[in-house]
Amino acid sequence: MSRSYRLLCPIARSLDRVGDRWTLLILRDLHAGPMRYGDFLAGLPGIASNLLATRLQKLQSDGLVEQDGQQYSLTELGTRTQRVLWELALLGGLFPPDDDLKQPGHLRLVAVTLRAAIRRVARPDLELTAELILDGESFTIDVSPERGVEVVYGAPDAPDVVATSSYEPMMAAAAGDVSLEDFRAEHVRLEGSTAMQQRFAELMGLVMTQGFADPDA
Amino acid sequence: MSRSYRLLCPIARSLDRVGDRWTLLILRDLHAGPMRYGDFLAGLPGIASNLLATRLQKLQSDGLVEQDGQQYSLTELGTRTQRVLWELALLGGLFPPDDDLKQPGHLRLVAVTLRAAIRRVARPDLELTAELILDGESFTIDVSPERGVEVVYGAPDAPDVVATSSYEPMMAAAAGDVSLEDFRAEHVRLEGSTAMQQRFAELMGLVMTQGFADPDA
DNA sequence: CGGGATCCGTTACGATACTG
DNA sequence: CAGTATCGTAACGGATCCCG
Repeated sequence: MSRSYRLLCPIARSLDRVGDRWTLLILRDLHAGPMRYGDFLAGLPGIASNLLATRLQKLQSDGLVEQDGQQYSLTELGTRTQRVLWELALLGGLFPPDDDLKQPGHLRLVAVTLRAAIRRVARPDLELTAELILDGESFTIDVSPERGVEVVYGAPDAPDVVATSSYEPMMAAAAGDVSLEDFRAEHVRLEGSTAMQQRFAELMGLVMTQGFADPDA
Repeated sequence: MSRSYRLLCPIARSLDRVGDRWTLLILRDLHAGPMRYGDFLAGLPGIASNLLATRLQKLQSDGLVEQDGQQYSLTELGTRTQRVLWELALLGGLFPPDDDLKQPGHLRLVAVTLRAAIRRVARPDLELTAELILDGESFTIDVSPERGVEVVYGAPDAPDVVATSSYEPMMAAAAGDVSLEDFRAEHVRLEGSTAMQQRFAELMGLVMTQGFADPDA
């Protein structure tokens, strides 16, 4: 496996670790939290079981991924792939989506990005549990003075607010291509008490205008 | 060619365009300026001629590359791959180089990065023509009030200064892992008049401390 | 049942020879 | 020098099977 380029070039060195087919998508999923073997198979439509095993092994031997029982997770080195994935995501937004898609879309990386962005802009006394549904996929946004900011893939038990939106318009708004007002009016639906809706809208307004340009914490 | 992932995920959409083997290295080379077919063959050791033709065709049909006679160059969309390549380069610096390399290394992307960095930090009245030799490969750094800042792959005719160094230590110094003094003392050799050496050292000092973190102009 | 390994048909890659 | 054609080899994709 893995035909190495064997070049000194640092880009080629990266590609020797993460350039194989499926590898970057495996890392994408791991950025949203630990995964099990079956989670990958379910989330990566079309990957062959033997390939997944091979990729996970190579990622481990390259020091990007570690295994604890049935849980696969990123090593510290593995988390350093985040910026590459982020830039790939921004680039991908420039291309039209395919005609017949296999899946409605897997946006797990959004969790990581959002977490970092919210940590940067959230007031320290903010308290809020929201469900964000992007293109049909739920994320939990949990902010409190005690627990800090957490964003994970999956729906919360009792959200104060439920926000339904879509990835592409959201990115367009974050990039400034669409005004925040237009985005909210046309691509966001909010449910919950007025106070909580306002709290959430204020937080996300900060995220969209200030915090969304850079994936780092 | 090109097994598409067919996922809505923007990362997968990127990989459908640039994820094939060799494609990102082809783009890397194009970021340093137009290339001809033979240039690619010479600069990408191991690529098969038919693969190169296939890749260039797909890059054109995806709107990333355009062809004018025998010259291949990036489209405006193609230039947007720069940040991905930059992050891959930073990531690649974290991995140890391979034992038996095919090539001393192709650092053409450095030209683009350096050009952007120097444009940001150079005083408007600076005038200087330098040859920078990194790991055996020459770059021309040309700065003047009339012509602006240009950095291209290849040696200049009559450099005021010749600087010899190496990519890895340079990146380490730019990242702050090594002090600028240590870097200069151990990994840089300068040739030229004292005044020009000083002018060059001052410019690169600014680049290393201020300008090297971000590839954008 | 979930985590993998094995098998095999198909596709892409790599090397080289070939044509304008 | 730019690009095409051919062909052996390696990787991928799908399914099945094994093992705890």
